[in-house]
Order: sequence, then C-alpha cells, then structure tokens
Amino acid sequence: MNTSTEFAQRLIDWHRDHGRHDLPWQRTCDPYRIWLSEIMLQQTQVDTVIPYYARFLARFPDIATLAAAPLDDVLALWSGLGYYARARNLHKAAQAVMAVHGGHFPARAEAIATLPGIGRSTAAAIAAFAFGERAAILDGNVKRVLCRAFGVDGFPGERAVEQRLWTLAEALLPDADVGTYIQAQMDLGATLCTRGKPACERCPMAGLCVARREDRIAELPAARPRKAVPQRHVRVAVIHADGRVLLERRPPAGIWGGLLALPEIPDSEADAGRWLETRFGLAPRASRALAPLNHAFTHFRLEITPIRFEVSDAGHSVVDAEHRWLALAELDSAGLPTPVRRILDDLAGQG
DNA sequence: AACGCGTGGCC
DNA sequence: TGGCCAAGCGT
Repeated sequence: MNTSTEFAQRLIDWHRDHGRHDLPWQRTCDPYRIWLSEIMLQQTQVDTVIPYYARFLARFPDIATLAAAPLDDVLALWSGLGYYARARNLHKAAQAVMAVHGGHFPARAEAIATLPGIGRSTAAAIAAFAFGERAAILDGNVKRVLCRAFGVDGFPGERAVEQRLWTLAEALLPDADVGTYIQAQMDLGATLCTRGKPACERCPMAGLCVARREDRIAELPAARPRKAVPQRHVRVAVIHADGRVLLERRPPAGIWGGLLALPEIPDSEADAGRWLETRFGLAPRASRALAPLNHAFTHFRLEITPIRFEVSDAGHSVVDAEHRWLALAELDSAGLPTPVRRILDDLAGQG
C-alpha cells in the first residue's frame, strides 16, 4: 500500500468512529443545503454558522424562493455573519441557477465553479457531497493537515505553496468514498489537527506525520505575514424622529457593501448640524455626541463616534431607494452591520 | 498575485 | 487587553 492510499484509508477509517456525522447540513444530498452550508462556513466556524443556517433555510427553503426574494431580505438574514459579498453572490447565483440551469443546480464541479461566490474548493465540496464527484478540496483545515503531515513550508496563502498543496490534495484523493474522505479531512483539521494544541496522541496520521516526526507541529503551517492594522475614525449620524432612524445604503463594493447603515459624516464637515441641513434638509432640534465605540476588522480598526440628532417630520423627507426610515421596533428584521445594530439597540433600549 | 472583505472566540 | 485565526472568493 503506497503512502497516498494509506493516507486516505486511515482518514476514512478514523472518520467512521470519530468524525462528525450530525451537523445540520449532513445527511442530505440536497445541493442547495450543502451549497448554503459551504458558503456560510467560509472563514466562519461551525458554532457560529448553525443558528444562521437554520434561520436562513426556514425563510428560504429552496433555490426558487431564494432567487425570488429581495436582496434586502437575504442580507437581513445574513446580518451579523460578516463577509456580506457571500450573501450578495449567493442571491445572484440562485437567480443564475433559475435562469441558466432551469432551476436545477449544476452537478459537475467545473460548472458549479462558474456560479458567483463559488471557487474551486467550494465547488469540489458541493460536487463531492451532493453528486459523489471525485474532486479535491483545499480549505483551511485541509491546508493545515497537509502542511503538517507532509512538512510543507511557507505560508499557505502564498501562490506557490497553495499550488503545491492543490497538487498534493489531488494526488491523495481515493478512488471511492470521496465525500467521506473530504469530510474526514475537515473533521480531522477541526477536531484533532487544530492550530493550537493539536491532539497528536489521538491522530490516525501521527505515524506518517512529518511535522510530528521533526517536532515542528507549532511551526506548521507557517503563519500569515502580518502588517500593522491601520486605525480609522468615522462619525456617523443617528438621525432620530418619531421612533425611527434614517439609514443609508452602503455602496455595493467595500465594507458592508449593500447593507443599510448609519450615514457617515465626512471628515471635511466640521459642523455636523450644518452637514445635516445641507445633506438632508433636516434641522435638528437637538444634537449630541454619543459614546464612541471600537470595532475590530481583520484588516483595520475602526472608532465610530455616533452623533445623535433629534428631528421631526420623518415621513416627509429623504425617501428614495438608498434611504429608509427604520422603526426601532423592527431592528431585528433589518440587514445591518454589527456595530450599527449595537448603536441602535442601545438607542432603542434607552427610548 | 497580493489584498479587501466581518465577526466572534480564544488566550 | 490585543493579536490571531476560522469550511475562501473576487479582483
């Protein structure tokens, strides 16, 4: 038995007794349910996804329902999950499945990967789980397992390293039971071969693991080279009238793309009250700065200073597709970025 | 080909 | 606390 055959067989044997078999997106061959889980799980941990997954499926039980829904409804159910381009692409892809594929999810990985938001690894996972295709995946779990088991140096996000890992992943693919095999890879990475304190004593790969043999478990996979994260500041307007707050749609690209959020007050505007008057034609009865809050993104840090304005005549001005007066009572159903939700939750709590 | 894109959990 | 990362993709 050669190394690659043994690698796959050990993994599959281990998975039978020690893998995860009861996650909400398992025990189904419905490509829609598998697809949705794969998208939600991108860069996101299982425990975080589970409640979002249940709510999303309850509202959008199939592709046709999702495709027919307004994007705002989709974003509302994604609110808090982050990486909102995933939700926009999911919606767009559902419409493509209806329009281009007659409502049938494509079966081949190559065709699946043409849908927006689905790359090579996600397409392979869907094809393997839903249709039994023999296709390799390369997610964070698999990268970590392969880097350690085969002693692959270098940051896996780097082009050359990733290419090498793809070649390795393809070569290791068994002839049968591919769905079980790729689930086993992810389970091993998620439960034993974790980033910190991996449970090597229980690992079925310990005997052939290069990192273990060479005592380099802590060094592999190589960490991302980090730059200093910039600190940014922004003032946002909390324009309040009759229990409603004025929200503005974010541009489609960039942070929180397409979501409703509090209007930003440009740095160039020294006088926030004057800005409100010229921008929206609203004259505040009162205004005051609220407590600033800090929000940490992966790539920058943001200090948000909310300025609260009290105005009247909420229903008579600033009504277009890019703006909406949101009742504080319906916060739960709106697609808002997390910090905006926090600010408005506080406001609603105080009355 | 490196970078932008969210959020919550962990230590 | 702050730094790091988690079932990646699009550009």
